[in-house]
Amino acid sequence: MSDLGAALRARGMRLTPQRRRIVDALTSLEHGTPDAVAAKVADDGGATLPLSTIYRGLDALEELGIVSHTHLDHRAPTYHLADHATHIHLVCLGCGTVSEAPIATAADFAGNVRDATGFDPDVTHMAIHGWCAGCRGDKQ
Amino acid sequence: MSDLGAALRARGMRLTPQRRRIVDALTSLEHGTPDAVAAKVADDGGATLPLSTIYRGLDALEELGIVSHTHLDHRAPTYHLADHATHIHLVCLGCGTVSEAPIATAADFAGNVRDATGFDPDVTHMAIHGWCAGCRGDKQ
DNA sequence: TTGAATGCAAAAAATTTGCATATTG
DNA sequence: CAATATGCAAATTTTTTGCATTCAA
Repeated sequence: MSDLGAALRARGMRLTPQRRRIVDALTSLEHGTPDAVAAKVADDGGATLPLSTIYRGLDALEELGIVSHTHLDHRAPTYHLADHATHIHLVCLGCGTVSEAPIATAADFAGNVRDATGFDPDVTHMAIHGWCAGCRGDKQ
Repeated sequence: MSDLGAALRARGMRLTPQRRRIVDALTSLEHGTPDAVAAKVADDGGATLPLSTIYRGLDALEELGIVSHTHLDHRAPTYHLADHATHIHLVCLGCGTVSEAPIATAADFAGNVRDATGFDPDVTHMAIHGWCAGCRGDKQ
């Protein structure tokens, strides 16, 4: 996929084997923290990449819009390919459980935001915090 | 507000002066990282609270649903009172700028999620990542 | 050739934990 | 009184940085 190379070059950046490996790892992982990406990259063979390269690579790819991230919990930025269509993550503030909802539920929301502000939201993989059915009851 | 005390007690927790100060700080700050809360608490007079107490206090209050948090960027959990009505945060992945949108834009979205999953999303203060008008152009 | 990216090691942040002591209920 | 919270210090965990070297374009 020289699409990747072209996108990078268009911004004065370069396509390195490390970045290619990061994208590959993300492709098979679908979701992952920088740490998980490093593990996957190592798994796929070849030399281990230092975390710093992972971080810098993910940043660069995110700047390009090829990669994006959400926070499922306090301590874990979760990265994914931007064009990988999936679900919305529902994170319960009570029990911490992460469930999912179809992106369709956010379709008109994205439109509303775009219309109202000109901001183009990435609702794919969006993380929403709230209360699951069980914990909602406990609150009372 | 002994509501706070009652809520805590109902869960076997206690209302301490430290927790009260944290809530007060959050009330006047509206938004803040644990660090900012600590600073505000100190500002309001009295002894400085160790960060660990802030963290534990915010956690306890969040468990109760009195406080909630979002991630505006990689490194900063931003806490706020759950019942403080405000806006949605739009965080640009390109330039990092944080803009806002009225909560109204998410009203039906919240309903959709609730209907589809039984999960009660806290859309107040929700952080959405995406691309601002300026950066969206750059991407091309 | 030349600036961008990597590797490594060291530094900074940010968050959590252990435990004795103080406090709330 | 008993159990929960605090304070402090130390330990973790996560992320960032400096710099010499390598490599893509």
